Amino acid sequence: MRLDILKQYQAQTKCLVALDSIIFGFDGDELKLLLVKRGIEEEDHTWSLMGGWVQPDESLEGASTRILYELTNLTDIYLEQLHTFGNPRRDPVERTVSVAYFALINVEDYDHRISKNFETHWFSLDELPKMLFDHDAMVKMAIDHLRYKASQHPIGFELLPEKFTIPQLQKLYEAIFGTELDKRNFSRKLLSTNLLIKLDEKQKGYSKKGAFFYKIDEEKYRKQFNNFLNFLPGSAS
Amino acid sequence: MRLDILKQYQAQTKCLVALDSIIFGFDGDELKLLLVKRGIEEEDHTWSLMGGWVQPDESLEGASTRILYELTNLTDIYLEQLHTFGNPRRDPVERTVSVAYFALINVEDYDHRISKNFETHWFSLDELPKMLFDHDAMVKMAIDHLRYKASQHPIGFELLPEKFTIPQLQKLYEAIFGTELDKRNFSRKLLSTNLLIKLDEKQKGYSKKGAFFYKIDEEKYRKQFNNFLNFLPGSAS
DNA sequence: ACAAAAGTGTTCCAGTTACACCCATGT
DNA sequence: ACATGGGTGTAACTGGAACACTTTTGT
Repeated sequence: MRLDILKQYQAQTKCLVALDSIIFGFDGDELKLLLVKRGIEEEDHTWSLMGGWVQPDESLEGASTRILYELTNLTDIYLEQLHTFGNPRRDPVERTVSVAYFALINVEDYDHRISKNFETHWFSLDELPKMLFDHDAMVKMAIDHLRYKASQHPIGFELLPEKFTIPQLQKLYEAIFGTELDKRNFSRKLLSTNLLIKLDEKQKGYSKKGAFFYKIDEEKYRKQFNNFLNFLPGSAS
Repeated sequence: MRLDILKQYQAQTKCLVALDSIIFGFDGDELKLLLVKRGIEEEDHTWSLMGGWVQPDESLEGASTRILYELTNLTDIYLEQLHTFGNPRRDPVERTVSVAYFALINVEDYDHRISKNFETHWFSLDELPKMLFDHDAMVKMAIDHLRYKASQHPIGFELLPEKFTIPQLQKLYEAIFGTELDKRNFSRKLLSTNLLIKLDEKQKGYSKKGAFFYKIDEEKYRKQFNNFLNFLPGSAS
């Protein structure tokens, strides 16, 4: 290698590189955000996004799945890189560049297997606590991104259990967009994608009649994932 | 500050943080990408994206505008953070996390003020040379993003001179999407945005009749920037 | 006069919206 | 029997797609 190249590299100041995950869940009624209180931050009572350091021999994707696994014991989570935050003073301790990842998980899968290394809580989006550093900006960007993406792709499935009903799905979309949707138009639109497979089973307990469960046609969903546009149907009267 | 926090920070391995810009331009006919040969890389004849190191007290946005200014002497360039690339072996010299920025510039503005510190060349998208590191992946992602974004927002204006004609604009969109568009539908769609202001002046030389120049209504454009969906009209017969 | 590009209008179709009633079941 | 949420059909409208001729002017 040429010496001048090496010198040029060595002259640069290095930076801490961290990763934070904005984790969304849906409890059947409201959109929620999963925040943690890590041991080291307990004293100032600040909630924060789940995060960690990117390890020396680890890719960013690798770090994001590792960190989510450490928290939830879940693999196969929907994860997408959102944005990198690098303001020189965002972390008062020392300059840290943080790559934010956007995660959608199913609250039901999560609940039973919760890790005990962290104190965690699902917060409603309109009751978010004060958060560490610039985590509020990360969350804001993630919410915008979720809305944008959900209007284009049927990404909502990632937030639901394997079996779900059309009314559940509608509630989810209503929670994401903060609007009411017309159930006739909504179900027509959803069913017209041919991505839903109707099951024989009905949901019990929630309503008297009971709603049929559906599951997603995984194969079609993966195939068509990048072809959706303008997914969201119109609003209710 | 608590000692354990400080220790935890000090235990982490730091990383070089760089920034690369994917710079698009439009010459009236084809979409182009601006690549550079920097002094230090000359010997292996490899073209690369314009890039640089993020400085110790500089934000990512700051670094991106600085680096673009160093190359072009232009300010007020359309810049958007695209993605962060952090594969541990992407840079064989030493691990470097690179934040990629997406830039749209007007080739006319650029040409006269070109900096002489770099050997640069505008490449057509279908004649791209071998590039440094993972710059080809960055470019691929940027092209996808440009298409996606241009289908949703009238972002194309950023690539054109202040005064432009509707046929020029159409050629630009055709270049971005690699399709032909119907000029009747195209101009109707564009004019229906009410974002174009017709000027008295006509373009000379290119056609016998001459096409009217338009300029963009900056104020409306900024205001509506985040409200566009499904911008691209259908293709020609 | 003719060539070359600019400019413009209409019809058709598909997808979205708005809207109201019957169904199944648990109590 | 009645209350609660589940499930469906239709008419009107809007926006996109397809399509061809006239206009201007430099040569």
